Amino acid sequence: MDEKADQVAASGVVETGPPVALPVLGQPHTQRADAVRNRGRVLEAAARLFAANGPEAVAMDDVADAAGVGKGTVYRRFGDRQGLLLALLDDAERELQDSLLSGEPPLGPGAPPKERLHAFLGALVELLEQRGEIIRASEMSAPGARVRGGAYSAWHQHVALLLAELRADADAAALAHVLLAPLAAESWTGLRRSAGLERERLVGALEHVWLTSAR
Amino acid sequence: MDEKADQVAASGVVETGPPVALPVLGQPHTQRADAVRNRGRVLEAAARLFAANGPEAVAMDDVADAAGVGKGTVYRRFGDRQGLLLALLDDAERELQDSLLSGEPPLGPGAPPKERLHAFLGALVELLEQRGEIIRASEMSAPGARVRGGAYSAWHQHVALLLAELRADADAAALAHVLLAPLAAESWTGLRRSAGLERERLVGALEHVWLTSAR
DNA sequence: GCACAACCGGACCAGTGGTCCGGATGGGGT
DNA sequence: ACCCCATCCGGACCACTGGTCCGGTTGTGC
Repeated sequence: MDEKADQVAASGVVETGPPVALPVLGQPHTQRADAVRNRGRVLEAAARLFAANGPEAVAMDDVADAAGVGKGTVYRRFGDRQGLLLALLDDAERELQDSLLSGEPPLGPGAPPKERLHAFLGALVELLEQRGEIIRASEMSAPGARVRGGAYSAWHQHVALLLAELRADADAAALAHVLLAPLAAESWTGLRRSAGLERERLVGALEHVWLTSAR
Repeated sequence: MDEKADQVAASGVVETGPPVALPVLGQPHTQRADAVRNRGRVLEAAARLFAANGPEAVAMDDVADAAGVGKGTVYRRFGDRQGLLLALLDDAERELQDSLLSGEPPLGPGAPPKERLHAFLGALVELLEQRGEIIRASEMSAPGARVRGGAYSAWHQHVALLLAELRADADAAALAHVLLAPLAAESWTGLRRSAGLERERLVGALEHVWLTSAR
């Protein structure tokens, strides 16, 4: 493992590349044209396959084949399976996070805490409906990793902060964890699919729990 | 798969055995002495290894070796990995279920719904603290299977019934799912270990959510 | 155009859950 | 007391997975 995969790097700064030689002018460099093209192909193929068959049914070999690329290429670009999943998630999650920090008032700052909680719940549900399976796969392939760093901890912090505004006396951190649990990918997809609950009913119950617990 | 493993059979009736030949008298028969002895050894070895190293770090080969038995034996007895995990869980889960249906009042029938909910929450937490890792492994090795049948659905039904008594207007089924989500093995162990939350804080938050949502 | 680093691909590896079948053995019937 | 066969045993074996490696190819700054 001597060449770090770019993993969550993506936009802006380029992480991968030779240790020193960066040519100061021009802009991207550091990555050959075929490399970025192949990266794109892999991402595209992975998204397609995962959506079609469910992430657990897709092996890394399949992704490589579908992308018309060798397995080595996939691994060099994304490090490991987890890296590929994360790369697929990165955009959507960062987008939500940005909206939280500097978006329009219902979701972003400016609205009363209760409404922000409500808006956040809606946004999270939407994200789960769209990428739930992938988030789930990412959690499965690296148990416990998600809670520690990354998107989850940002969400938790956000909820905890809003809760603390509403109920200064409560243990906001623990409460936030409990309120977020049904929105863990595994719980959500399990309830939607295996238990066969429609989205509206689940959202209804969640809203009830969130709002009564918050006040 | 022409010979069903005994899996969750256990006490009383014997599931495994020859299709027809049952000798009417005597009692257990149908299973040779060395078979039951080996079954015991496997169960014991599995419990030991899982507790020591965590279930995910233990391969079926390891279990077989530690039990002083061939791998084939393990698979004939328990069908597959999931079957072994389930067998390990069976006792504890059935015990809780019995207490729910016909136990002493705080947990069993006779107490007011709110108190029964509280007692059930406590019992479930205790079970998770003790077997959380194994339950978790069982859910990981067969995603979604647990929600459909077995212990979870019994718990869900119990909670939903109690909730319906308290709030006839609410969607008790959906609400019960949401309230149980933090007690899914993956969430619970994730919060306890990865997030580093102490049991009391978690229980405190859970009690708050459960009780405010119920009334 | 040149030279060399960056990149590619697929053979390869170790480890897993699960299957199979030739041989050993327990134990009920006689 | 013995015998016979259903039952059981065990470990070689299989398919498949995530992940590594290195000889050969190719883009690209000079």
